[in-house]
Amino acid sequence: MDLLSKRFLHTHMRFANRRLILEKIIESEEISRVELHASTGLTKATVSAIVAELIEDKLVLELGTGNTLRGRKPIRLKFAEHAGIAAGLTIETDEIECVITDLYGKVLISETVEISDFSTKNVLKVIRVRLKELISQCAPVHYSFVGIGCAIPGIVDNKGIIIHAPYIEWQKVDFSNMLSAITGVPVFCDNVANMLAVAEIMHHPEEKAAICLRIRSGIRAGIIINGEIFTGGDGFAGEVGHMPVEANGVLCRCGQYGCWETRASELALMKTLSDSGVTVHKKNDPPIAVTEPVRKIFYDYAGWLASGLISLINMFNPGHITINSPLISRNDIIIRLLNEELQNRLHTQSLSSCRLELSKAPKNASSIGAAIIAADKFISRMSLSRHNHKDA
Amino acid sequence: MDLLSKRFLHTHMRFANRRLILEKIIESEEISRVELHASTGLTKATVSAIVAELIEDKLVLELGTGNTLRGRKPIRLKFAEHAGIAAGLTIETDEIECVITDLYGKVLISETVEISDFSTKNVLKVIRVRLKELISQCAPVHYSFVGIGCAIPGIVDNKGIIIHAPYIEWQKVDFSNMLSAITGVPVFCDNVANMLAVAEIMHHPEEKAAICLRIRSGIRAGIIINGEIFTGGDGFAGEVGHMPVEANGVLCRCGQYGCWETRASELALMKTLSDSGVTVHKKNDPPIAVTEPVRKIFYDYAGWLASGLISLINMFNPGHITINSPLISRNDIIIRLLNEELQNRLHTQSLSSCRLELSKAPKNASSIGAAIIAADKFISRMSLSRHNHKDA
DNA sequence: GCAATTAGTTTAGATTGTAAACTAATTACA
DNA sequence: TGTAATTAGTTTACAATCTAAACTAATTGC
Repeated sequence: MDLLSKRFLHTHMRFANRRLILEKIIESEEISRVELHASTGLTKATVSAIVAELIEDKLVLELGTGNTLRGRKPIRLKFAEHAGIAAGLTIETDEIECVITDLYGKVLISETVEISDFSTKNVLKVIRVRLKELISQCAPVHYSFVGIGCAIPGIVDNKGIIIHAPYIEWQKVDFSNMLSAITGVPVFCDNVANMLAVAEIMHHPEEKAAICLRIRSGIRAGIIINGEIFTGGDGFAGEVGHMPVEANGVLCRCGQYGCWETRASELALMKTLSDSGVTVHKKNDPPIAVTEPVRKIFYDYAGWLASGLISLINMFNPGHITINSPLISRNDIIIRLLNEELQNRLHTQSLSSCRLELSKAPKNASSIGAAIIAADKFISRMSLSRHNHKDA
Repeated sequence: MDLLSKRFLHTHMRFANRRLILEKIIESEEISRVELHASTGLTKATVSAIVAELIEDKLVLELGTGNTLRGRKPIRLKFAEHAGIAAGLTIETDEIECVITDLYGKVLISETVEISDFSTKNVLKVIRVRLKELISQCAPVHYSFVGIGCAIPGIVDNKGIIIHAPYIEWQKVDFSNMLSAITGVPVFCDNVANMLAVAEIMHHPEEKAAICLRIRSGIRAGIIINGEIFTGGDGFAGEVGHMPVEANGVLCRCGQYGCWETRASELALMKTLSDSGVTVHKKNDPPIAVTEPVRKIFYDYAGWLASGLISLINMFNPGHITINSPLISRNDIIIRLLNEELQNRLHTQSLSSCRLELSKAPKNASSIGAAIIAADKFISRMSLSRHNHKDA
């Protein structure tokens, strides 16, 4: 919401109204100038002037006329989502996922590259080469390549510096600037859970508080407050896996005892299952057959899941919580048990106003979220200053 | 940050710059027009014009000249904190605390009224009569009485409606509008912990995330994000007392087992102490003599306190946590044990960047916070539209 | 008492928004 | 077929607010 500086000048007024109109156009499939006039409160004259700028800047297209019962037909306007392409990356423990999207975050091409050498030098090289190749396969567009978003399996601070990514053994790496230097486009790094949250939040953008829980071998939350990723003072917010939920509990890899993720992570569930002789493969398993002992394990697991969720609900009073966990999604009895457990234990308004859902996001959602961040930053830049309008 | 509507007009531009200059004047003891010009980036002409408006509106005073080595002396400007008075109330279980403050939140008069009949009718009557009396004792000021803030011992929703205040047995009471109707001034109700947080946050206003923990018979958190109270989707955020920290724990009044406040509230500590034969009176006790058994009790208590704090730190990555608990403040060994415990258990950057402090707030801090809210809303109104400038 | 310096005001001009009048395009119907 | 009614979008005259630069005001040093 706050613009370049705190003070307001004419230019800021224009930028704010440009941004307002562009956002309206983006969030509605098609819209006419009169509708923009009605929904923004700006006069028809101002709307016409700003739309003319946006069309000149190739950010908006005229589609031809729409329908009314009587009178002159409106000209349908739409966002020129093909005016640029963005890249989204997810760095995993054994591979790098790349997607190229349009400015709406729609995937144009994707590719997953397996790598084993996670030195920054090699990662940078692989990304540069792969992106160049992928982009060359896309049709040329007016603004070409507008930026890269990068989902990192670790802790990223508010300046985009990767503080600690244990699996790939990075410490205090200013990856954003490195990658930006060799690609020539802006790069935005953030934690995987935060990028996932961005992709999820597209489904409920109006929420004051929404949480996306990413459950794998650990648990992390992407927290969205007033439509923006909440990162805390330094960028380390959302480390919910290490909430203590059990006194004298199991030793966690973080050194504490009784962390939530020692009980509620996929790793924890898989260990409990395999300890009781149920075999679970990591990926692409069918749902686990619900025998009585398995049901008991799921029931206990749902209880632990509930404990952390109750903390989250009490603390944030979120309108939505999305759970992103392939294992839970595959065994949907867990979410039913979880809902029962929450209903039994939590008797507050906060629970009734919180919709708990399994993620509907596609496989490469974190990369899509990353690309959306890159596209959004581009759109902000375009709103805040005009590109190259040679004439006039 | 966002003003009346989303679109920007000339008036909005003016209001934004008015507000900017007024805030600068408020946060600096004294400031001249040139200094405002330098710190806001607005031209001297604009600063002069806006300052002239503010002076005409009695919100700013000229104090006479300041010092420079050479040249014309600047005219010192200051916020006219005496231009209006605000009231802050805290409704307790057996009394109502009233303070009257200037627009800086400085207490002019305060009074505590004991009452037993907590019917809304009686409470409204008592408040009306007492405020009238207190205000009559203050010198008349230009804007006279600008508003009331009200700290409530219970859950208040985002619209200011008191959903549930168990001690005084209120349910879904639109107290703000009722009190506003009989006093003729705007009323803002919020939870006690949130009002406390406002009073505390004055000490660190630049923090992206700060938490004020109010520990009494229960535990609640006032959460400040980007300088504003964070209330969640409906207004119920901050119910940290009911985070589960113990599996199969003690039954809580909320119906759950193992809530944080069953272990870390003052009530819990006092019960443990009295169960071991240590007598503790509720108020104005001297520090408890630290015998070996007492030390053990404090140590265990600090451990439980730490469990919830670790959740808060992991989740919010706050720059500050303030603990407001008379019992802990009186027995400062607890905070030392707590710090040790946190150092031993939590090995993250989030801990090192979080300053944990005991509240330094005065006894009636929640009422002061409430009055600050009322004064702040008045200042916003004054920034956003000009009062009665008959001439011109 | 005059040059140098700093504070604050005045004035002319630019940008952007508004309101209201205008043009453009289309349907209904005589 | 042509004209009134209707709706979409543009043009024009004007107002608000900011800026830059010239100006006035007040003070110190010599």
